Amino acid sequence: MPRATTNSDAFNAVAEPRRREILTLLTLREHPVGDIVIALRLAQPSVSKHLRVLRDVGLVRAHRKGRRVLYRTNAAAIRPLYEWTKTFERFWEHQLLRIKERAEATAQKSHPAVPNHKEET
Amino acid sequence: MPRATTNSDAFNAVAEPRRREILTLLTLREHPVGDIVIALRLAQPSVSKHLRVLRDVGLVRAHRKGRRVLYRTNAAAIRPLYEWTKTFERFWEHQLLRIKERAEATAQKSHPAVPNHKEET
DNA sequence: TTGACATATGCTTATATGGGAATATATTAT
DNA sequence: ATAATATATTCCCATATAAGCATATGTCAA
Repeated sequence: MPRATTNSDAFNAVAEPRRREILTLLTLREHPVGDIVIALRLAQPSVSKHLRVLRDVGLVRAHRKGRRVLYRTNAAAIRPLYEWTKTFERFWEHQLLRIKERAEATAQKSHPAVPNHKEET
Repeated sequence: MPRATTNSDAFNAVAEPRRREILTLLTLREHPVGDIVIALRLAQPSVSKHLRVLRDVGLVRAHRKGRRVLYRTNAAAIRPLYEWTKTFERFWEHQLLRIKERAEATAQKSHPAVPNHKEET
């Protein structure tokens, strides 16, 4: 079995760094394809293909305006990724807390506020 | 150019649903490979391969304990994904706000507290 | 209509994939 | 040493990719 297709869900779509850059660019305001070509220095067909993937999974919305097609990020589609990663938040915080505790314990040994006679350096 | 390898970064590694399930399973406490095989009903070589990818990008840590190899999730490695998605938080919140406003405006038209004479239904 | 501009699609190619089956490696027990 | 257990690796295959290039589609202007 090959990898899931890039347009199967948001997780697969954002795995590609260029697509993440495109999403960032299209967040503040909508842009035509040509803007992305210039900003990311990619070939126009490449940009259109990336946009196609992002569109398929709902990460961007598009509408024509004359000859141009304006794209904008649909932030709501990123939310599931956020929610999933947030599941782990308390665990990395717990890790950081332990690291901090160990650092303080080490500092305690080197410069004890109260002399430490039980440990030998 | 093919897709970036699954073990090139955390974004690519978590694009695979089974690997996300594994991460969830290994978060609360460490588990040997066999536990994952049973819990996810995957073949043992598949699990080992997924673990290899997760290990390559630092999403899990492993250590031997007798014949077993115990794996646990390294939550800190998920944080970059969280931070990136969080970048868009205010935008989906803004979207939700607008949706709410429109809903209230619609309710206002159907059941106006103050009679509305400017709009024709 | 013809031409210019903007975007999308189709084709090709090298490469990576995930699962299955077989096998290799590591550790413990006898 | 040999067997049993636990995990890792290798080989196979069908399939999807991203980029490059050519070409199709869509829109406006003269």
